[in-house]
Amino acid sequence: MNKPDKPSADQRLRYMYESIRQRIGMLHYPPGMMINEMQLANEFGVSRTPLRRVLQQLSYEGLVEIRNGVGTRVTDIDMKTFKDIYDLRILLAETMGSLSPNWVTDRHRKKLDEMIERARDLREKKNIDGYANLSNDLEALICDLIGSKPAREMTDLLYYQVARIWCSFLPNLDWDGVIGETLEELKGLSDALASSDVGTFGKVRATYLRLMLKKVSRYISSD
Amino acid sequence: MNKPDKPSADQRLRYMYESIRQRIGMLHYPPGMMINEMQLANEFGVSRTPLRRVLQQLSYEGLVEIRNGVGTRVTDIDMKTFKDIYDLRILLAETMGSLSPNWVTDRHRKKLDEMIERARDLREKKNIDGYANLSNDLEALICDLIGSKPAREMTDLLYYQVARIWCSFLPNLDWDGVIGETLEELKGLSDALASSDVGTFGKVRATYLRLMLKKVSRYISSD
DNA sequence: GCAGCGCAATCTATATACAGCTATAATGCA
DNA sequence: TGCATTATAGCTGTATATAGATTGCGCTGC
Repeated sequence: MNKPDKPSADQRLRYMYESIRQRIGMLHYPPGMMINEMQLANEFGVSRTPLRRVLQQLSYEGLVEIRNGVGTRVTDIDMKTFKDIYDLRILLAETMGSLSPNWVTDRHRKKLDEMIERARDLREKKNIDGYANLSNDLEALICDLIGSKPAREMTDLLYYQVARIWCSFLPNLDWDGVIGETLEELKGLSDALASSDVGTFGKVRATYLRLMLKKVSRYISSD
Repeated sequence: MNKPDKPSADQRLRYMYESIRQRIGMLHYPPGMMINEMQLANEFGVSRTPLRRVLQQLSYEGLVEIRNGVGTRVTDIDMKTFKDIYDLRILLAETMGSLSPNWVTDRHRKKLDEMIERARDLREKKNIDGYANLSNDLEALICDLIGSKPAREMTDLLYYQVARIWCSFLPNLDWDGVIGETLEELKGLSDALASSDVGTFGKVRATYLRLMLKKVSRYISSD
């Protein structure tokens, strides 16, 4: 039959988790915002119990902070942690080739080519959410090339911890410059995939992670 | 006054978390063992709700697996993941010096010297639990030298994911050889601390992580 | 005016009853 | 006897009421 069954508990939890994580990543829930458990639970049509389970995971991942008697708020990131996370991401990217990489498939290459198209469209028209979505999809592609499960999970975690901070700087940066470099990165990554070279892929990625960190650092050093 | 107040919710959760994690790490809860929520909750004198919160965190960390309608069981680790985790640990150890290290204090040096004494005692008398405790304490010391919060958390996480597997091999390995190499490692680490050189400290650590992986690999390759 | 205390509002933490899922054993039919 | 189906026991998932923590406001007394 395969009728549209009610989703399983795991699926429901996963849906709530990804929804909230995306809202935080896209700054729809900006740092400092208080999250009301009852209200969110009602929105998802569940009780507080499963919603709290999701919030606890997000808390463990550092995206929200739960304080007894006070509330749950979206976290901010201090600049030292921001840089520390970037350093780790760069390290993980540089070693992608040696930490049991996955096989490159045509699906990867096709997805990446689609992203290049999307980046070209973004060059014409500034669109922060569009950039954030592109960024998310690229990260998913990268994780798909990491064969080491712990390295993959770590890479994903670190990305979502800083994605929103990066997004918050985006409006202040030179849009054409950012998109231009993103396009260059995507092309470089595409070339690496063409020769199925995950090692080079990671090194290209690392280069642009450094570049983006440097770009943001200018705005931070004045803190 | 500072009377012995009832511990806070966070403290109670932390206590349960660390208790269970230690039991898993020391193989008192071996891989495959089923954990009964109600029974454990009773043991800690709480209801299922806070206990489940702890189990969910352990599940997120990969130490237990929760399956709806079935139960919660201590996970096992396949050999690929085991090696992947070791590769990451080695990578993190090697870069300890460059990822914002903490300052070395006399407290660190003193603790390490105490560990050398404990290792000497273990050489006389084989004691798996004693070795596991020493190993845990060394890992805590190492984490204390990591200034990068994300790197520290990751290092800790990876350690506890493989500690029990390592412990399960310990009875099959040559005790004198293992203790001898552990002593050498501790002395090497102590020398690095003497000159406050976290970079060398990490490189020594990486060397012995490789050695231990190699030692265990012999038993695994036959799988 | 102000300092300190206490109350109330609001949030998270916990206990508990119940619903839903899964694996297994029992049962009935071919 | 063998297989499919169904009952059932035992587990996790969810809803909800209550307890506990924290903050801020307002009252009171000096």
